[in-house]
Amino acid sequence: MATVPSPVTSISPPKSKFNEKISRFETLNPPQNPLSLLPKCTSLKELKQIQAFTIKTHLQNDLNFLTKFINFCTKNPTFTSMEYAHKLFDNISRPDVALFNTMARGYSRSNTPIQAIPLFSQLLSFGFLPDDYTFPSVLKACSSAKALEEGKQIHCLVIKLGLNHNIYICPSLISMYTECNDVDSARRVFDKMLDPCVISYNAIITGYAKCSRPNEALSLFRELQVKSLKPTDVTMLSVLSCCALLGALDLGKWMHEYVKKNGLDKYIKVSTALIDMYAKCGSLKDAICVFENMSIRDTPAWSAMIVAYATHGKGYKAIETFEEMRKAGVQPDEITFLGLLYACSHNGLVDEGWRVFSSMSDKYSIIPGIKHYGCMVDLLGRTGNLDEAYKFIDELPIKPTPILWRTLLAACSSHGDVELGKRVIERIFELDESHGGDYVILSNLCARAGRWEDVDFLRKLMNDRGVVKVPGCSSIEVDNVVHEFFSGDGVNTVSTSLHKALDELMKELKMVGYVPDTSLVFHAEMGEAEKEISLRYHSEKLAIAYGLLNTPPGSTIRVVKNLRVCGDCHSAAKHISQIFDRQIILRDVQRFHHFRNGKCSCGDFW
DNA sequence: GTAGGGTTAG
Repeated sequence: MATVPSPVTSISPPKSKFNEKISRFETLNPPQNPLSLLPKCTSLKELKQIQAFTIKTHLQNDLNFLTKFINFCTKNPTFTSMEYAHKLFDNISRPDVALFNTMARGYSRSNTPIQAIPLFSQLLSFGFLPDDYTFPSVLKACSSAKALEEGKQIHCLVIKLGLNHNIYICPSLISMYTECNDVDSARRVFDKMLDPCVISYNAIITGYAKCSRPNEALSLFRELQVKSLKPTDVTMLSVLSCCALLGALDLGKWMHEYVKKNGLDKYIKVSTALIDMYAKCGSLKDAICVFENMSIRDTPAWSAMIVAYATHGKGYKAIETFEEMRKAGVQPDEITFLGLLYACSHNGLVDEGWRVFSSMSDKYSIIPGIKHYGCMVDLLGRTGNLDEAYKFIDELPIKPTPILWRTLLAACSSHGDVELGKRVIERIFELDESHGGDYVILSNLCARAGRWEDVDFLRKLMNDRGVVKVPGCSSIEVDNVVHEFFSGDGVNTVSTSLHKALDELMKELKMVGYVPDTSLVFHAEMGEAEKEISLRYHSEKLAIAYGLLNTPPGSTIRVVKNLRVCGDCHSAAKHISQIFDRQIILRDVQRFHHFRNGKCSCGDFW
């Protein structure tokens, strides 16, 4: 005999747990606020159920409720969207400023920040006055969208409304200008502040750090301390990145002590910035020490360590660290893979590089970006697979940047392939003719091959097109002061004691077998002596000589250069490390060279 | 219900 199903199971449709929660809520607390359900909500379906429920509670026209509801939507991009929030917003007949502010903040944090601008216009057209909640959001939106013009107009309105001293709006203004690459306007806003708080200091210091003006950032950091304002974790992130930019290890160590003393090392980001600082200042040992002392390591922390190993030429350690990261259950991201590919390219690990490259999309669902392609080009180029690299760029699924071709051009130069170099520079010129370095690299390549007619042609082309070379600049930190030297300083001017010392130094180097590589000098018509002088006052040599003269015997000389190290300076540095028994650590724009006992860690492969 | 944010090819 068939059993009769119980009425409960046969009549009610199957209910999800969430549905049950709502029903229970409904029966127990009929007229109460459904907002308390929001924290438990984890899908769009559930969100819609709560929305339906609001109608029963007669909250559908309650602005306060709707604002909180929309705010929740804008904060949970995993299962809801700004589009959804905007639909809800459009159905509200009489919004108020707070609701507009909530929408603007949502957009400013979304991947379509520019949408905050029409919303802002709408707010004005409704006759509302924006307040100190509105401006930070719309300014943040301008920052993310790099919308300088809109940002300036908003700044005007801030002034008109007399809000230009507001403590919430000022940092946003500063940050808007710096994010739009106008740090000088940001500084003007900062200077007009009557009593800038630490957040405003952070905004301007970060701005200077981002546009590579570390000295200005550091001098503001000192000012902040003089005023007895307390630096925060964010302050330290920026000043540590300034130490990294300058390669100023002693200053960086001081900052590390400061961080520890003020308990700021509890922030993972600060520790990650310390790893990066130590690595970029040439002390891999200290970077490892910070990493090993971290109790929690997130993806950026692991990535920073992998990048640190990679830039110091420890490719296998970088790969090993990645394995450890996987074992620790931390997910890699696109930066982790950049570090790994960088490690492979700088160690000539072609097979491993391809393996890493395919695994990123196959195993980890990370789509390679232009920088990953760049690493692959570098890997193929460095290892002499020049034609394969050319084909690789030509067949990319995305439009190559001039930088990609430039990478290959550098490889053509180190492998002495003039013909391919010429084809590559044509591809660069299709995209960009203004980059002085391209002319210089090809010209040097031609000069080494004795192709003087090509050298002349390139120089004329540069002149005709008004292209200028970026001057080489090297710096060295002595007693907490960073000294900068430019290539050619002293060639035509009155020479200083430093230049005289350098003249003597070169004589000594020649005695132990150093031969100036005058084939690297650009101008065919120069005499040998002239070429030698032009080489002698390269910025690297000036900085190293300064270090020799002004630091204790036996101590390490650390120099930072803005371009790639020149071949002649590389050779001179090897000899200097031997004669004077000094370790020289030279950071160029790409990597570290550790010179010791007449040898370099890069194995002359860079 | 407010602002500032580290790691990224060449």
